[in-house]
Amino acid sequence: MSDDPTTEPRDAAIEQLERFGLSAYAARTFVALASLGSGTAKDVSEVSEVPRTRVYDAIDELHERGIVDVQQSSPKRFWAISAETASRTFEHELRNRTAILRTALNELEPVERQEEQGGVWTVGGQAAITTRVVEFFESAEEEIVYMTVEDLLTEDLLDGLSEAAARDVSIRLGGISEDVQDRVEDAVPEAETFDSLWVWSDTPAGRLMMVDGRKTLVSALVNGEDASPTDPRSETAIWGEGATNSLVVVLKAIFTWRLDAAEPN
Amino acid sequence: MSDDPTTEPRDAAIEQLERFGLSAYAARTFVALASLGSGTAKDVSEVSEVPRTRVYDAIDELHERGIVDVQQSSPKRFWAISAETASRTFEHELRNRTAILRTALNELEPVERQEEQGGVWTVGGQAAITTRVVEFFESAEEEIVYMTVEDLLTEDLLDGLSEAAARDVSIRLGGISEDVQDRVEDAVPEAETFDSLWVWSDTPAGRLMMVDGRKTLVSALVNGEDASPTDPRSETAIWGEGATNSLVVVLKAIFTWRLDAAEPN
DNA sequence: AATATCTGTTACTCGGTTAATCACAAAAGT
DNA sequence: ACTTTTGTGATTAACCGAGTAACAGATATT
Repeated sequence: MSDDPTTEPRDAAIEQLERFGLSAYAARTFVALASLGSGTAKDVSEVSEVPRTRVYDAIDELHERGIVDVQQSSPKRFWAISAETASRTFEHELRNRTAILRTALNELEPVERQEEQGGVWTVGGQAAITTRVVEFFESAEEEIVYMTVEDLLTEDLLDGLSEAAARDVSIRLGGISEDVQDRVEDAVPEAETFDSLWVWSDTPAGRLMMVDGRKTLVSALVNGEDASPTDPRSETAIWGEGATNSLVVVLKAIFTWRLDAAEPN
Repeated sequence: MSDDPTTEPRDAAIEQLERFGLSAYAARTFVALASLGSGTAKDVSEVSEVPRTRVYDAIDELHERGIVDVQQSSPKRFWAISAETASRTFEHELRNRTAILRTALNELEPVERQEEQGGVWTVGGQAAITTRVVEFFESAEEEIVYMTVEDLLTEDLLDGLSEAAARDVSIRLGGISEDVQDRVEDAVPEAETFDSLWVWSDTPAGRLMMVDGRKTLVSALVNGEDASPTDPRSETAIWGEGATNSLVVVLKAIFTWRLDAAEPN
């Protein structure tokens, strides 16, 4: 917070570049060059605090990646491509590599993945949990029941719900505050919301999902002494699938009881 | 070629996962799990050849990344998310990270990058060179002159040309064989092609570019004894910008002489 | 119940990579 | 002619990750 504000984007850029596979020296060299536009090894060394004699290696690395050009003079001058071009370059490369990964994994995956009837699996982190929920939504054929707190009702989820609704899946939402009601109404008008006959109003909250009476998921925001409540990582969930799955059986019982009581058809 | 064909996607997947920041064990563990669907540490160890006692650490890594779920039983069972979901997860993450990099670099970049008048810069690799050329095309205001061999006339370049044409930049293309003439005609009908009054027909060939008489680039496909002619990396280019730039001056002279001779206005 | 196997955790060694320092010769400037 | 700058190569030190081994608790076997 009280740090020098100019170092903030600097360090962010360096971190990302390193995670994209550049060495520490190469990352810092490129960041230095990017802010200089162009410069000599000495220039770079001064602003990046990379030992001057190592700048040349770093430049080699960057040159081979195609994001730095070299002027053959004495002293050599180095030129960094623009921020926009650099970003595009990395984006291209990563798009290629994710494509390779995708096809490789698909060829690898067994054609039919039989589901674990007995298992109850744990997932950690809000992002990962949301991914599971969305995946379950995509597999829904008849009915989705979903209870959540507003914090956890992200755009991804609404998209998944509206897609399911388009496939004639009946959707029942609970635990929604009045504030969010409108957003839901917009995105998924077909959704039928049931009152937040909810008991955990004072608990850390979480979510609760059932799809086609075959797949269920429960999550809670665990507030350990170290984890802040807003930390997206502090959500933990368990899920299971299969008609005989214990978690499924329990939740199915609760849901049918509650829902049928709330509105008997 | 004569290798076991089943290992091919396996190794490809492992390589990509490692480059995305996973440890070797984690990568091999995930690939094993992906083909198994789910399994115990023993199962994983057998097909992945990761020491069993290290599988647990690898799983921790994967669990934190949200691509493997864990069943708390004895023995523990591990479950890999589907190939498609895994790919999407990585894609999301990488998209986020490139976005962070982009904003960081943009904040970092000096508002005005003055161009090097004297410099002649070198670039290596077909991809990087194409990037430069496209960038120059984007900066064109009046005229683009581009000579190339068909191998190097990629989609990116045609896109860049047609965009430039839409901005009322006059385009002159040379060195195009009749086969490719049609493609060009389709993509950039405004382009005016001049005959391949070209001398390097027996040389390894390359490209030659001038934009607004201010920026020039020359490339050649260097065929060292080790580099294969089809290797995209074996292209090397030099470029320069500014009215007084030596490379610019030379090429400008050649071009105006040749072009005016070919079709005097 | 006694024994044997299996499972999960921890500690530790070894090897390769990379950051960091140093020595030196060629080149440029004074 | 001398000093400073510049580029290359060799060398050391620190770190991280792969691989191995030891062990205690849990499960299964008879």
